[in-house]
Amino acid sequence: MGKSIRDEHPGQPGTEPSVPPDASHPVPPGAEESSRRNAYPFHELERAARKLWKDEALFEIKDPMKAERPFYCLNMFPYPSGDLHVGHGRNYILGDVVTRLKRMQGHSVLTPMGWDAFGLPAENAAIQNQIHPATWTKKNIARMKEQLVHWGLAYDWEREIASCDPSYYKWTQWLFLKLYERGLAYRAKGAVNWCPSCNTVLANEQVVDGACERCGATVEIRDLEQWYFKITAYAEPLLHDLEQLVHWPEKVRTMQTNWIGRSEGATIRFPIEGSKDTIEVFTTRPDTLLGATYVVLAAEHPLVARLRESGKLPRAASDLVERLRRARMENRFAVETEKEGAEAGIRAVHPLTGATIPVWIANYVLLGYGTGAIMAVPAHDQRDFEFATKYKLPIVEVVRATEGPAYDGAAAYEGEGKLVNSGAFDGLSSAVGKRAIVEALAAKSAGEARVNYRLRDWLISRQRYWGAPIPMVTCEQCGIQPVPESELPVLLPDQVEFKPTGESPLKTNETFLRAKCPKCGGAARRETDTMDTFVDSSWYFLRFLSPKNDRHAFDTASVNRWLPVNQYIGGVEHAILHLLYSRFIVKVFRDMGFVSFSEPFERLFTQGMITKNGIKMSKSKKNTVAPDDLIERYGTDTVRLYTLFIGPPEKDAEWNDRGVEGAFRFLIKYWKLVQDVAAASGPGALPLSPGRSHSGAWSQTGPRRDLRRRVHQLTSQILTDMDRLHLNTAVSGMMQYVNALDEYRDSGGDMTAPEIAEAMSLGTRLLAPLAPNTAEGAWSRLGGQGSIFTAGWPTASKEALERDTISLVLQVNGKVRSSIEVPTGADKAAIESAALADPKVRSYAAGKTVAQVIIVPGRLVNVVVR
RNA sequence: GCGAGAGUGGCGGAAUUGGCAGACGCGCGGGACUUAGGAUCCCGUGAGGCAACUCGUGGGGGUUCAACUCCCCCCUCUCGCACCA
Repeated sequence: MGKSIRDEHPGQPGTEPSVPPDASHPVPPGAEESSRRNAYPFHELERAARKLWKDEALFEIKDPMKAERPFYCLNMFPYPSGDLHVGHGRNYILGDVVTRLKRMQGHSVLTPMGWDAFGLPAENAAIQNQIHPATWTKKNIARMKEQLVHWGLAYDWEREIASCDPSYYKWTQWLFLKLYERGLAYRAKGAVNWCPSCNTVLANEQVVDGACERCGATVEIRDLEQWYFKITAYAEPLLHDLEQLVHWPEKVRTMQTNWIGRSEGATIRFPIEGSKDTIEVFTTRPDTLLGATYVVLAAEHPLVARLRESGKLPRAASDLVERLRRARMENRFAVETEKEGAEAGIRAVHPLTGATIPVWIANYVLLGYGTGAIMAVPAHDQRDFEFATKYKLPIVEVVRATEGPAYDGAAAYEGEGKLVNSGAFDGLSSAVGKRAIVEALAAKSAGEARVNYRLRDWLISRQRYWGAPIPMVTCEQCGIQPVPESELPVLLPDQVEFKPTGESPLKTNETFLRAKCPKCGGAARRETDTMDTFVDSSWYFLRFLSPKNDRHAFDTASVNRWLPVNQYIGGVEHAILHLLYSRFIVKVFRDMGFVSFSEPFERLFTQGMITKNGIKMSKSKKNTVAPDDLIERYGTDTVRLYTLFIGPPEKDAEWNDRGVEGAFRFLIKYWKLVQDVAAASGPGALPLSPGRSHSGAWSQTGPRRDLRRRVHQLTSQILTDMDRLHLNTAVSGMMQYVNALDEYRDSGGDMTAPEIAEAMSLGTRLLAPLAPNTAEGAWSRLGGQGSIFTAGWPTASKEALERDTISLVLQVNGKVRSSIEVPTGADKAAIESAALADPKVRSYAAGKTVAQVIIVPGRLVNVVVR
């Protein structure tokens, strides 16, 4: 996965990663630095907290079948590119907040981490720097793990996996064999996307604007025999089940819907005059069939090749095909605004009228969609209209709008209406006409209703080394044969030549190549292509339940207990690729009886990226902010709080080094407060256990009462914010919390009051998911028992929120002029008279009549005067 | 071109079902403490105005007692799709 990370090497894949020297610190550490550090000893707190969590194994799941109230929180596992910056950190911090929140709410939380460790950058590093991909990858994993640990993130490292490990890719190969058994993995020859820079084929999903999504090179089209996964067999369930993913961002669901691209229509066959061949077309508008005045083939259509080979293709058409072929070799997706075509030299027979119509070859028909051929209805399709106009082809109106503009000869009318010029079908509505015409075609075996999808099968072969070998062999006698499960894994050999030749480096290792045919025992050659790394990541979330199991890819009972993943967190760049593939694989496994659920991810959260100087943070842009020195200077909780505070987690946000100071100041203030409270009450003297009540001792009036009300208001707000992952406002709530307590203290409030003890108990627990190290230290300093993460999640008290009087805003004609204090239970009449008695209101009402008094209970009074 | 989202102080951003616009933080201004301050604390900080007050959430209309929020038109930006038959 980690496309965002790979993205950092555009045009220069495989650059050896290095720690970017971040010179952006506004202030060098000085003397005041150490005094602040003494006031808030964050490093000490981090060490103590980390030790406690490890000793107590708070975030480890020992037995998945026994853990209670399972909650699976997963961050998309990263590609180990070598170094993390604060932009990556946002992703992991969000997951960590959810993990700790759910833990405090009483769940057993599974929070694993692993490495999407196969992929091109490692291999490119091998080519450029003579480092073996395995060495490079391991080094990067070590570095990134160190950073994640440094960040203090709560992962169950006992479950760590790496997709490049034979104990993992053995099961990726097993997955391939299962799909092969079921007829869902197949080998086929066809036009494929070829990246000349990465020297490999690409899936349709990996081609963005005609360029390789990884390196940006323009993609070429090549005719190759490759392995595919038949994802199209699952087009309908993949589309339909999107409806049940109500906790996914609407945007991602829309993108998947569009990618699958379902359209209803019909296939219609046009026989070729004087030949046994027919041209099959797909249309969503069979109602316009009587308006079809010609047929168009894509230049790459197989029939065109046949005509060409048999010498029947006219010269002009042959030239066009050749020109388009060359153009598309260079750039398939160059926008060809000008429609171009040539006659194919054959005529098609209209399946209903029997009339013969010309067949054209044109650049505006795509091989990759539908059947690669269309019936052209120029009166009702703008593209056909433009083409027919240019080449003076007949235009016949067959649908007339019942109201509004109809076909006027200036542009196509693409709406629906009543059929005209359509013989027996005249007068029918488009909807009825569609059915009638499809029935008429079916009666003649000339067509039928059909649902077409834009989705293509998933091309999984890669001509590269650093991936899971496809577990197949080719025997001279028996043909292509699967490697038996018992012989897995097909190990990736260490000794190969890393040269970007366009063929798999595995071809250079003779020992690897030689294999035995599993069927006849004779000599066979191994498949040398490896699998797309998206195959690795399409099932890793299942492996985390039993990462060390050497007999099964995953444990059915435990995955059924823990999945779907309750909260999945990652970048929106995976909206199609990874998320669609994973959904597909899970559905296949469900149909094979391996899992009992249909969707892998219940809730999906796509975090926004962090920008610096207005652009995405990335190594190639040299605008990354490394977390390490920030953590050294301010502590991990400061970096974490600022990252959360920067803005709504789902939106992009601009990093500001000065902003970190604000989070730091807040934690210093909070820590001072903790010290003051502990000093006032004596260490460990505070009654912090959640069940213990103070109700008898609450002050009913004055600053203590006000403080308690404020504390519970904020508690209530923060609880809601946390549940909704409005973490920026949750942090702001915590800041207000500390401000309120500081104000109380600075105005001479009694620091031994039970309201203070309660506030610290609630506030510290609320802070725990946001600033875990600091909150953990505070908890023990204040006398809390055990880890704060086992102390339970707070609730706000209704009784504490009650008040005797409430303040109402007073408006005159909708503008705020004053406010009044009224008893909580005051009726409307009392409020109205109080409002009208207000001197401000009276001055505005002087000389005018009060037309209306609007009272919004608990909020405001609006006096309307004229 | 189609689809989705967004537009609020100098900046990041707040604002249940329409109900005090600018919470919280950064920055900035002033003050205190200081040999010093880039630490800490206090006060101020949307614009205009001495003030009363007026204006103000991309622009223009509308609905409403009341609009950042709802409706119509337009502008700008971001993302996705893009000759999809």
